[in-house]
Amino acid sequence: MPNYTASSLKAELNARGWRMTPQREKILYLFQNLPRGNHLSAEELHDLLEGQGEGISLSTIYRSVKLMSRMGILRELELAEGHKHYELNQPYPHHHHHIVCVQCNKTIEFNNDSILKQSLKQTEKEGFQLIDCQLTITTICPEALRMGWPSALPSNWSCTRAIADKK
Amino acid sequence: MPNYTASSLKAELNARGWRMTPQREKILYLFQNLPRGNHLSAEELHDLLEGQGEGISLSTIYRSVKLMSRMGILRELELAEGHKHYELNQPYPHHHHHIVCVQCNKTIEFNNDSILKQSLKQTEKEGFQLIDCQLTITTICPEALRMGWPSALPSNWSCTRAIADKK
DNA sequence: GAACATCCTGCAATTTATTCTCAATAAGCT
DNA sequence: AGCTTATTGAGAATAAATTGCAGGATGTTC
Ligand SMILES: [Mn+2]
Ligand SMILES: [Mn+2]
Ligand SMILES: [Zn+2]
Ligand SMILES: [Zn+2]
Repeated sequence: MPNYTASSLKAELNARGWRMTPQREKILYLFQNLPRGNHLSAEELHDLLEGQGEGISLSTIYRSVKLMSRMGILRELELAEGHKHYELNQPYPHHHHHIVCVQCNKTIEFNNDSILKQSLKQTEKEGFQLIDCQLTITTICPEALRMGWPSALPSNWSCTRAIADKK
Repeated sequence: MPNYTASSLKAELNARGWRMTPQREKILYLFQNLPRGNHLSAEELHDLLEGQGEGISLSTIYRSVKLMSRMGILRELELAEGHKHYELNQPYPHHHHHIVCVQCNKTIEFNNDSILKQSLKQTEKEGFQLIDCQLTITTICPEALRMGWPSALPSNWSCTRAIADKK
C-alpha cells in the first residue's frame, strides 16, 4: 500500500465510483499521524476527532473504517478485547504482526518480512488478491507467567496447553 | 491425532480448580468429530447439539467455548462474518491458517509449518508462552475479481460459498 | 459415602458493538 | 449550473455476547 495523500485517496475512491469527503480525509489524516503501536477502536477514533473539534458521527466512523479497511488503507485488528481496532495498513518494510496476552490484553508488535512474502505466495497461488495479512499470536505474557500462571492466578481463568508440542 | 479424552479433559480442568461437566464433554466430542474445515459459531454449535438431542443452553455454549479457547483446546476464529467461529486447536502437523474473501466470506485453509515455527521463536524471544497463532489473510476471491470488484459488483451479488481444503 | 463448599447451568434480562433507515446534503460529472 | 446519486447524521434496530440469579451438579474432605 502506498502512503496516501488526500489526492491519492480521492483518486482511488473515485476510481471505484466512490467519493472523497472531508470525513474520510480527516480519518486518514488522523491515522497517518498516530504514533506507531496505537490501535484505535471506532469509539476511540470518534472521541479523538471530537476532541480535535472534528465532529464526525459514529455511524460515519464505522462506515469509513470498514470501507478503508476493505480498500487496504486501514487494517482491522481482532485483538482480545471484544471490539475491533484499526491502524494504518503499512507496506513493507513497516508491515508488522501482533502478540497478545489473553490474560491482560497486552499487545506487542513485531516485524517479520517472510510472513507477508509467504502470504502473497499462498494467495496468488489460489488466485486471490491480497488485501492484508495478519499473524496474531495469542499468548500468556511474562508477568502472568511470573505470577504463577496458571495455578496461582486469580480465579477468572487461565490458559493451559501451548500447541507447541514439538516440531 | 493428539485428541483429548473425557478423562484428560477432566484432569486439565480439575488441575485448575474447574469441573468436568456433561456439557463440556459433549462440546469437546462434537468438535473432535467435526469434519476438517468446519468452523462453528456458538449458535451453530448450539443448534447442532440440539439436533442431536443434546440440548445445552446458549449461555453455557458461550461460556464453554471461551473457556476451552483460553485453555488452548479450541481456537477462536475471527473471520469476516461478524461473529466468532471455533474449531479444534490442533498442533503440528494439523495446524493451519486461513484465507478469507471479504466480499463473500469464502474461506480456504492452508498449511504452513514455518509460520508456527516463527511464531514460537518470536514468542519465546519475548518471554511469552504461546497458546495459538493464526495467520489470517484477507482477500478478494477470484470470483469477485471476475465480476469486476469493486465498482462493477451488483449490490447484492455474492460469491459461491465454499470451504475448500488445501494442502 | 455423606456433608460441605463452590462451581456450573439454564433462563431471562442486559449490555455493547455494529448496522440500518431515511431525509437532507454534497460530491462528481457534463 | 443542473443532474445524479453517494454520503452523512441522528436515532432506532439488530445481533452477538455477557451477566445475575436460583437451583442443581461436581469435587473434596472427613
Ligand atoms: Mn499494530
Ligand atoms: Mn480452520
Ligand atoms: Zn498478560
Ligand atoms: Zn468472494
